Amino acid sequence: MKQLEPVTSPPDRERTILHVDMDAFFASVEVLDDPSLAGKPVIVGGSGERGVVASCTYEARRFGVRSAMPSVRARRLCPHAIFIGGHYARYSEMSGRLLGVLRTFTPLVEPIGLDEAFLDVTGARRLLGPPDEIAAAIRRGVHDELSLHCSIGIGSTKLIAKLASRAAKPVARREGVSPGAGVVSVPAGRELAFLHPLPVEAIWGVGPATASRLHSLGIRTVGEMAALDEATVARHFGKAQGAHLAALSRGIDGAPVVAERAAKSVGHEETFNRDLYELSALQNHASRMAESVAVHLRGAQLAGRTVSVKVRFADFTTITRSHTLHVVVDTAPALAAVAAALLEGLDVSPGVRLLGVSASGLRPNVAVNQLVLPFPDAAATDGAGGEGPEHGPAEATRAGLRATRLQTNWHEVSAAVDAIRARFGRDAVGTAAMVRREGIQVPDRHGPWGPSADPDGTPAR
DNA sequence: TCTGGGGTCCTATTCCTA
DNA sequence: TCTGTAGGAATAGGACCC
Repeated sequence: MKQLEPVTSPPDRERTILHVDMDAFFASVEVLDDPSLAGKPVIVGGSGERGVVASCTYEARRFGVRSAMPSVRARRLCPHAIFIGGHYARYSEMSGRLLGVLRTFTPLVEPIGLDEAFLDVTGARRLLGPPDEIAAAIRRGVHDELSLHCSIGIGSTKLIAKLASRAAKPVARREGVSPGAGVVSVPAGRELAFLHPLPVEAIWGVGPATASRLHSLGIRTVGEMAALDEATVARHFGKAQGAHLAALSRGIDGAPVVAERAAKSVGHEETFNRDLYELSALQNHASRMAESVAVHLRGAQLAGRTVSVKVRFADFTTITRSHTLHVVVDTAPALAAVAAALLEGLDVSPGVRLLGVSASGLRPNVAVNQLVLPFPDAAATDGAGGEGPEHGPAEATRAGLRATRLQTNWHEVSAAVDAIRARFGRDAVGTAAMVRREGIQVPDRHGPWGPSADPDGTPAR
């Protein structure tokens, strides 16, 4: 294990945080499931024109391939790479097993995505020994259970632990892949010596936009950022972000490890293989996405009050439109009605490459079926959603009333569908729109799901 | 180089209400 | 009744993370 020399006056001297990060997680799972891939450049992600790299083996990284890189570019850099679409249910299962291992060390485990987690082992040190021994035991445990490797960072704050785990990772260079340290510990008192030489991009919350602004101020390292006075940082980056950046650059990060985090929104979005220009086609896709969101919501026993649509146009400009209902909803027809009305207020003629539907303002869905009282203007406008030339807020409000009605009508049906799927599988029952996508003839009638699904714009993955 | 999908958080603006 | 103001909620956009 690599260890830096301890010096004095650390922030948060008492805490011991571990950051566990799986090495090339998705790609490693693929290699595990198909050993013939071992030692080869494997890229998990969309292989189409609009796909991106979700994960890749270190053999692919030797050629410059990185996560989030457009697949087109990855293929140019590494033409002999093996592209795999990805098996997310499998990754999720492996992630569950990983968390199982981590929770045998401490209940204070905060998952970040599927492949990494923070652990607060401050209280476990007496029982389990020094942090580096705990880290070594975790690496053994993860390998025994999953046959996969992980890297671990140890520090007194989440940021330090995270950056330390990055320093512990294997390194892929053109000449070859060198194994990482596996565990890197930044002892109390050495935080600033570790942090300050790093580029500003290393700080959590500094992405391309913030980094570019910092560069224009002549700030390139974390140490240079720490030397700025807080007022200057706040002037350029706002009060909240400024204070956050200033604190992190000085090694101050009191963020606790939170084992249970409640979801704030649930959404589904897709990039189409080719741009869509017709409102009806987009509304069909929105219905389908609403179904996915509704299933997710009910699975988590949640319901949402605010429905949003996200539209990315052909030129990549992205807009969102949302509407907040008076009641929470968790059924696809209710979500779809609002989404369809929000879309109706948009000019989609420039072409749409991505559509998303999401629900926020989440609450437990036990209250979903409470008595719904009509709104003052309900009698005049109820059922008017989607009619007439007028769109925008009024349209969304009418759709909200319709959504409320649909929620009431479809709540029990949705519960029955969930029960059937739980017993006979996900494909046991579906909507007419879904059935039509599978090529089965059904009467061409517009139900609460909207017009029939359009064959246009299959998702880009 | 040309940008996925699932999220969170922050900021600015607008609208409504007291 | 009208006007100004302040605060909160809703809305929209942007940046960021994995």
